[in-house]
Amino acid sequence: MEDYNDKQLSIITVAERLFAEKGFHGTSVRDIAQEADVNIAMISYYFGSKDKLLEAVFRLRMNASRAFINELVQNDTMAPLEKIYSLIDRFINKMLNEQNFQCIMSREQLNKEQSPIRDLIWQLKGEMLGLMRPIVTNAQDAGIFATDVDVEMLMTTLFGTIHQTIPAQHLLRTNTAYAHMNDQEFKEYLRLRLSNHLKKLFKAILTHEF
Amino acid sequence: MEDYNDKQLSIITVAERLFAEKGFHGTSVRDIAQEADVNIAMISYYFGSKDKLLEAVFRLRMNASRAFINELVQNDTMAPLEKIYSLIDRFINKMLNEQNFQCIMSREQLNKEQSPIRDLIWQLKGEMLGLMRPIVTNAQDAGIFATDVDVEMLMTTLFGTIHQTIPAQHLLRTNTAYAHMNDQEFKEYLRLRLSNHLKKLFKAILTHEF
DNA sequence: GTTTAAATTAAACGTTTGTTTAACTTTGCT
DNA sequence: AGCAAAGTTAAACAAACGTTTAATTTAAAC
Repeated sequence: MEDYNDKQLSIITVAERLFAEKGFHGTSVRDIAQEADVNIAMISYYFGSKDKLLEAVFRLRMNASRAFINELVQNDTMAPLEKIYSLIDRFINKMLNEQNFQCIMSREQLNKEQSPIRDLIWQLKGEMLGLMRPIVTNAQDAGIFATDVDVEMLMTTLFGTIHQTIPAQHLLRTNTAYAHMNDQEFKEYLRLRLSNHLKKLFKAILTHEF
Repeated sequence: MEDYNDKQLSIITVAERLFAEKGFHGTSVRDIAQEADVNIAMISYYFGSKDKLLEAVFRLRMNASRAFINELVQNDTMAPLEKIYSLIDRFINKMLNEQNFQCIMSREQLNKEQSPIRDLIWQLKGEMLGLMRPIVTNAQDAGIFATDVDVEMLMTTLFGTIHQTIPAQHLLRTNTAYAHMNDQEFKEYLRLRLSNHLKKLFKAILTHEF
């Protein structure tokens, strides 16, 4: 069901990048076809329509996200705070590794009229919450975490901070002292800074320690 | 320069809402004309083009944001933490009162190719940072705030958490126990919850107290 | 080697897009 | 009242859109 050939994957990858950069309606199938170096008709031939191409992008990345979540369920030996730290780091890595898709999600979740894609996004966030909440509540019951924590809001802060960091990158790269770094260095710098900030934040609010 | 008649304001308001709901490219000038109950040609007549209509929306709200920022500079008698609290509350109120515009900003800041609008957005964020940073550093010098705080990241968390809350509303309203509230009640509930969460977060990270 | 299906193409399809035109109406001023 | 400017309209414009067609090439199976 999810095995695409090279040409199909090329179309999906290019579409993902352009949708992220210019938005779904801001990207034409001709743009995609040209950058992917395929005939326009191939997009309809393989995916049926532009809408279904977006759906294909989502199906591909969503499956990866599902696998990502299921992988996080493990690691029961860790202390609660270590679990949270692990969750933060893995989440940051995931975000930085699929920025284009995260961009599309940021855009699509703003659409007011409900769509299958919008539903999928919030379903995924719900699963992330379902992963984080028991860690927190269990630690609360054990007297390790503070009890006055709004887990949904904490999740919103995690998502929001990371999503907000994505567009901020372009500004940092051009306007500041980080211009001398290459892409890999900058990405690593950003990863570390985000990680430190979020861990500090979560530790403070969850454990009341520093 | 910024005095629009009723019809122009109607067009701007409708355009702002539709751009927020469906995106700039997802909204046609015919949609706008129809919902604003004006002839299509009036949009070009008044604003020149669809692009310049978006610019008009931005100019209008940006000016309000500038005024908002300048207003925040006052209140020098407050304690540092109270200043931060005030900033958080005013910021939340602003966000909730102009959700459509904030939606457009969320979308536009994702566009990779630079534009006058994208520049304006980050300029505005820079001004917000310039407002928050001295409060924090002064309090740090006075020994009131902790010194290991990443102010840019804290700003990102503030923006990100609130921006992330906007799309989350539609989900909450339809899927949860808050369906019985009317719009005003729900808005107030959300305002309070956001406020509590962010104040707790900022107090913990800035003062190491609870 | 022939046959059948899949892949690929250039061209054309009918809409919808943003914008402009030209005619007409209203408004405000002397 | 008469006139000029501003406002308003339906219609038309070319360009771009997503999609389809029909013809051709490539690949696979027998």
